[in-house]
Amino acid sequence: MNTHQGALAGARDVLPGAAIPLYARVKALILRNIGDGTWPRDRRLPSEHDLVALTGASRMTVHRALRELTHAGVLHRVQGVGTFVAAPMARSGLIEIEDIAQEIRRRGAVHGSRVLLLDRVEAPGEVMSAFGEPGCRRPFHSVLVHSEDGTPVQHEERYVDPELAPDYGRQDFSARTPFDYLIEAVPLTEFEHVISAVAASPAIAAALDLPQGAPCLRLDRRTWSGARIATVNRLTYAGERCRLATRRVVSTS
Amino acid sequence: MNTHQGALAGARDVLPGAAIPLYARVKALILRNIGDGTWPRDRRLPSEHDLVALTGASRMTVHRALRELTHAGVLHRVQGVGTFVAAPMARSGLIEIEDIAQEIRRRGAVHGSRVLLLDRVEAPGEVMSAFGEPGCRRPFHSVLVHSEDGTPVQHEERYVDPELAPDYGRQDFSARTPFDYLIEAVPLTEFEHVISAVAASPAIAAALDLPQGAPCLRLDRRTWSGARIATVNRLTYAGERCRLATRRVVSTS
DNA sequence: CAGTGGTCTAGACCACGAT
DNA sequence: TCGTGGTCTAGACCACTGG
Repeated sequence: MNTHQGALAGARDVLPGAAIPLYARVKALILRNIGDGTWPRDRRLPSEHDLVALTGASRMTVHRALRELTHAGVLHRVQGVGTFVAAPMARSGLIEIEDIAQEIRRRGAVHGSRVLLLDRVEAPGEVMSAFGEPGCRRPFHSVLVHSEDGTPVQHEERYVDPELAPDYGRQDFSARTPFDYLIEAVPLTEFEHVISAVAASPAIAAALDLPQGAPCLRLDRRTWSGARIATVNRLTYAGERCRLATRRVVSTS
Repeated sequence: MNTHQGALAGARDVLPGAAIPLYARVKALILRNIGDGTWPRDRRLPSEHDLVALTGASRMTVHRALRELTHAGVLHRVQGVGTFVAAPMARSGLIEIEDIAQEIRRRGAVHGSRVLLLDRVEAPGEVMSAFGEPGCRRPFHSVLVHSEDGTPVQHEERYVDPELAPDYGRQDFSARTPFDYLIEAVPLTEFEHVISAVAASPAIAAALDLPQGAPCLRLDRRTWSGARIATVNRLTYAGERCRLATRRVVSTS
């Protein structure tokens, strides 16, 4: 009884499902039951065995549907106990941050960057403590301003661990973003973001051609390579000229 | 030859792998080859068939490993062609946004909210166009201020489609966040976020007890329920008092 | 055409939790 | 002990891509 389509037919389900894979139709069935309130939060779902009987799909297929919905945060499974409807949207609201150069080019504008500084320094204590333990000695330090069609939009200050990216100091960052360089040169495994709003300091105001005190978006980022912190940086966006945006699908499929 | 562990043994691989599932070890093998540069960006991977021979795992297991890595953005697959190493960190940098009340409570502080307004209105054109087509007539309109330990931190203005959440106007939002209410009352499927920095308007400044012109974090959000926009809202955070943060693991596992 | 990935099954063994 | 989920296999059919 291989390759039979038309499963799920026994249930009250069946998407008009033309070429839609079976596991996707099983997911849809479950999502519908959750969406219309048939299975409220914390409700225990039928077991895999029951769903096999209910849908006509094999256990592997049912299991795949359940696994993917679990991964998406829709369900919650406990071995030996059962499958439950998870608290809705528990971990929702994700915002994507991409390389500023890519973002500007994607908008069809011209990206430019001006390197204000590139050296190795004894970093201030605040930065060193951000690096944590074991820390790093005399990190690279770069400061640049990114512009869109000639208008400055982002100020980028960055400290980089020289042991992880020993060639950082020899790059031409007017041609290639530090971000772009680093994601290729160092295997980044983890990162942290903090977004806040600040008033433009005199230095930032000058670099971005803003009045002092103008509202700016600040993004503090740290990236890890394994257990070690690769880079600590602070991006400052000219407030009204720049924004971070995303649109995301939550559940279906 | 069921239930044999010790697969992958033929390859140069084999994690010390005690109770680690096979598919996870196959993922680890692939990630390691990518991580150490053996398989650079755009490099074509061995086919599923080859990986079966290479690892000793069954095709289903190899396929699962490849599928999950593809889903995670590490690989890129084309039917009939092959599997390739994706551009690293292509869609990285996600920031999580959670309910403000939960966030405040998680910090161990006391959340309070003051409802400034709750009614139905003819919304301004700007809002109506945000609702798009077919749009909604006379949406609910709520304005509240959230406080942490008595200090106001967030101003929330929200428009809600009355057809999707007909009881919105009868809720007590001093007890329960609109966000919290909506994620239960309406099955939200998609959302959009835009973050920017703005200077506090007179109204915002008064509500948040800030000087006029103080930098604020603005988060414009729209949520969908299926094809229909459920809510349009604007959150304004008191600049220096509030931030959005996350830490995320990128690849492994 | 041969090779690739995409899906699906029937049955198996295991670890776990509740009874 | 029994039912739950977690993993794994061997083999199958399909759709797609390339030569």
